[in-house]
Amino acid sequence: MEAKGMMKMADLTRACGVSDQAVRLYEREGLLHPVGRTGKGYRLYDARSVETLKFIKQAQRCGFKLTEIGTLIQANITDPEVCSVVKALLDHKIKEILEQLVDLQSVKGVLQSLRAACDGDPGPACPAFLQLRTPHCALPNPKAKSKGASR
Amino acid sequence: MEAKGMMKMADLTRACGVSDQAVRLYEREGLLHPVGRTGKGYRLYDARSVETLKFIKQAQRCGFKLTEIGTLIQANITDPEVCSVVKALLDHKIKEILEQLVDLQSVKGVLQSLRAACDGDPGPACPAFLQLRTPHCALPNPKAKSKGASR
DNA sequence: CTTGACTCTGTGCCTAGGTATAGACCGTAC
DNA sequence: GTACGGTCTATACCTAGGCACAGAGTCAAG
Repeated sequence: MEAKGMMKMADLTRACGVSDQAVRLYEREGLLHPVGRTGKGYRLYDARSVETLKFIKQAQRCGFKLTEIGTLIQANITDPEVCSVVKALLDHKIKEILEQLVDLQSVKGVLQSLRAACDGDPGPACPAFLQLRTPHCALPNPKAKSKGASR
Repeated sequence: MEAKGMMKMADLTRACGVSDQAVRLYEREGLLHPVGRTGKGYRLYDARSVETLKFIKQAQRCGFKLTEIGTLIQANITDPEVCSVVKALLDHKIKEILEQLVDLQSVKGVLQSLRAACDGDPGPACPAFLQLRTPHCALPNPKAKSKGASR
């Protein structure tokens, strides 16, 4: 340890359950800079680094992309009127999630009706497949790509 | 046209709104083989190709991956007892979608409460950011990756 | 015959968030 | 001093579903 409370890569990754390559990726993306370096070039972190890294993972689970998380972190550091930035980002993300929910609900309905048809009629050909083949169902057309939030 | 009802690449792509590169990708993935080739090597398609291609896009909108769509198409061709394969695939996909819905609902709740906190308290630091920073919210942990279905 | 549209194969690039590997250095325990 | 584990940089690879482009061949109209 260089100074009190300083930790090296392995301490950080063990504390947060993140690979060291991922940590260095976040650094390249501007999300998590080491507090300093040892004389030999080893990255040094502290307790705030742990918090920041946990925040990154938490925000990822909320569906934020790394660039968006970077915006959040930058905003927090520099701007006293952070809320407007965060608000806009939250509103945008909530809107995305609502759209995804609508899409998923409609897909769910389609698939469930197909599945029900599968059981209802032991005909010559699987009706589910045939129904899926003829696009009778109202589904969201290919539009803006929005990723799922769960991972 | 080589024979009656035969069409070339451009006819197919215009009929389905798909790029020719995508069509050739589907062919490499075993989803859509041309009916034949001209003497000079041009791919030839027919009306069933159009149906198959539309089926591929429809199934994609339902959240099926190309490999899964391949399974569906293969099953249809070869096996008289198609339903069991299709049923399993449908069940699996419905289960995935239900999980995604649960995840998205919980994320939505978290983000909305953060957004509400943003408006409630014009304090010194944005409370939403701070709350997101401390992972108080019960969110799905990083587990099996499942993609969103809308695109 | 030339021009422009169409098609072919093959290769590389893109997103997003990583993982894997190579080769070199560092640090500590035996 | 030597072996092992940690760390460094740099590069390549992975998924999934494509898009872009190069360079060559084809085809029909003017």
